[in-house]
Amino acid sequence: MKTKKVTFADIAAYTHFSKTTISRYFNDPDSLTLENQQKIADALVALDYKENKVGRILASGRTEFVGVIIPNLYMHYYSEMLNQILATYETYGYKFLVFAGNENPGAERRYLEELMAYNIEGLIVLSPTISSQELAGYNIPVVGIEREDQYICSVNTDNYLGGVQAASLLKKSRCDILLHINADLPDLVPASGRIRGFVDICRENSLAYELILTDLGNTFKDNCERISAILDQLEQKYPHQKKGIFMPNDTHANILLNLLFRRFGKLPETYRIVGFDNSPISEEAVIPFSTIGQQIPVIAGEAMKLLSSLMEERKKRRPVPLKEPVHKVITPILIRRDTTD
Amino acid sequence: MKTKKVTFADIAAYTHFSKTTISRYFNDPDSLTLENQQKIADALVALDYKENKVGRILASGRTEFVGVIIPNLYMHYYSEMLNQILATYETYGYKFLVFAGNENPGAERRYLEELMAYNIEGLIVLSPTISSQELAGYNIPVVGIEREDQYICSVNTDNYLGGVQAASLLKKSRCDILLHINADLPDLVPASGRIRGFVDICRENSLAYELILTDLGNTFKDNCERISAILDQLEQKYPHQKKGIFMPNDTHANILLNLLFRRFGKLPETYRIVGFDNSPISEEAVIPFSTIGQQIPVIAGEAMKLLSSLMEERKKRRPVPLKEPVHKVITPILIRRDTTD
DNA sequence: TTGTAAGCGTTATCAA
DNA sequence: TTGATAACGCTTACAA
Repeated sequence: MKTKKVTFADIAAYTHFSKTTISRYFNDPDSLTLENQQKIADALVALDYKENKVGRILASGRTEFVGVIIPNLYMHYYSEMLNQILATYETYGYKFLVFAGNENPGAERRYLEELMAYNIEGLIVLSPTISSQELAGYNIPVVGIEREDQYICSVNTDNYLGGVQAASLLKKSRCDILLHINADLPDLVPASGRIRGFVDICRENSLAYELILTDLGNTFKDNCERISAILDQLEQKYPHQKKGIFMPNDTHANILLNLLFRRFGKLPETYRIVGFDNSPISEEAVIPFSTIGQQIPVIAGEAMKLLSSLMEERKKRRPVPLKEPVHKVITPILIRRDTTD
Repeated sequence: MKTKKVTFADIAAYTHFSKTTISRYFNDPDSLTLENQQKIADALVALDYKENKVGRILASGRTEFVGVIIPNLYMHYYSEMLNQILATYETYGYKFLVFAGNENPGAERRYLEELMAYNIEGLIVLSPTISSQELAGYNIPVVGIEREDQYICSVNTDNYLGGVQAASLLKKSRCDILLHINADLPDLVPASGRIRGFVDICRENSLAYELILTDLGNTFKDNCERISAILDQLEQKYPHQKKGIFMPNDTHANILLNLLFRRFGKLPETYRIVGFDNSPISEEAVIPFSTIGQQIPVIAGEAMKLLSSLMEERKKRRPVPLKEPVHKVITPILIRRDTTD
């Protein structure tokens, strides 16, 4: 139980080499003779050596830690993104210190300080809480995902194209009126591009459209009530017209679909629906619905690729900092299912 | 950019104290005079000191790291559990190194080794992949959640009671035949208790019942096909009887419910459904369905409470190891919604 | 109440 | 190809 750990010193004593040579065995084995490599390898087994990275960190300054700050794990989009980020361990070897902010800026800031105390080498931020300006001030590589990103590098879905795809699909479904429900997003938030893409297509094609930019609330219950109210309005305003509705995400698209099923027992001919994200719910809903798919594995992979290159650059003797933040854009994928023609 | 970091030595030089005194300022401030505390506090601000925990870890051996090994983040149950585990940071201060195994025992084992190299103080395991015997061999505090737990401490839902609650609810709904669909779980897996609870209630009350113990597959598509096939069987075997079906989890209950809605446009009078977990999907389904709720925040909290006590014990000069692993059991909550009477 | 000095387990820098 | 020695930033006896 209280067996003190085997260290380089023990191995050195056992093999009659110096600690330096043992260190070299791990970091630059080719600088030892094959014979000596074997001797040390045998000693490791004989002594049951377990590496201790803390000493290494202290001496080298490299933690191989990356901090992740995520708003919550309740929404499928975030948990799947985290899943894919964690999976890059196999490729890059970085370990992730994860924190879910749950909309508490104070807690996020506190956790950031703590992460810095552990000498994390980089940071991935999905949470919108802390401004990119503040994040840039920490002076470590930062990559944002689908959040305000003026002063930091980022990877985002091509939201404008997503809006274009959604409007085009509803146009093909020969809807009489196109609607887009969303929060009234500031231009700096990448997701606001969806609204612009949607509107541009409607205008270019002289399609009748309406934007319903309103807060749908933060709880499932709120969402249901607001969407139900909107549905009542639509029924009144466009009673017999075929309504093509582009929802802000799959969670809300699902709610709309359920409300329609409860009222009509099916998706009426006068409604067509497109969601956003391609979350599992889009496939698992009462009928699978059409959606604009975010390529989450690609986004996560690109984010780590970008972050990793920033971190590598920083380790060089004469690092060249970026002049401008890099913003990568990932193409969304149109997914046609049973709620469009 | 390349400003080297401020250390205790710098503060000591600045304040004309020793490094020890600076250390004490952080770890036992009351042993300094108020005046000197103030002097040091001022110096910290003046020099813009940022703490470095790596040195502390090396010197004290305490990392405040806890490893978390989770099967995936795809299933709501796991992502919500992780969410709640991460939230305990506010209470206990432990940082979490998270790894999603995604059913790869090799990767899980590799990651475990790496975690050990960082001197994690404890481990929370949700993944079933590695046996509790092997986990116990790592000689650090381990808490399992809803997995085989013969040789390790654990926190589990009272699965037996869950089975009892489900069967009782279906009985109250005056079903003619009670069915439970589940995988053919070994007795060592806590979830197998649901089957026993369900059967015991059926027998005690002389209710007609059937167990359908079969693998439902690992993908959504597989799940749908298998459940659809089972539904066909039931329609044939019990055509006009009222069927009360206890599903193994909410994901599968949702699939069943959707299949019924697609066939009948509503939940027919001949079907009653109970899920398990109280995942968001149980509320967000086409109609909210009844389920046996796992108290995820309680489970996560108890797991960290237990783990934290084990870790504290271990830091004592003469730690007393447990004779037997502790197994905590958390009561499930019956949640009645629209798929039972 | 404060200080001295010896670690903690590696890596880095020279020198041989 | 190998070794001696000094870091890295903090904690912890033990002394004063």
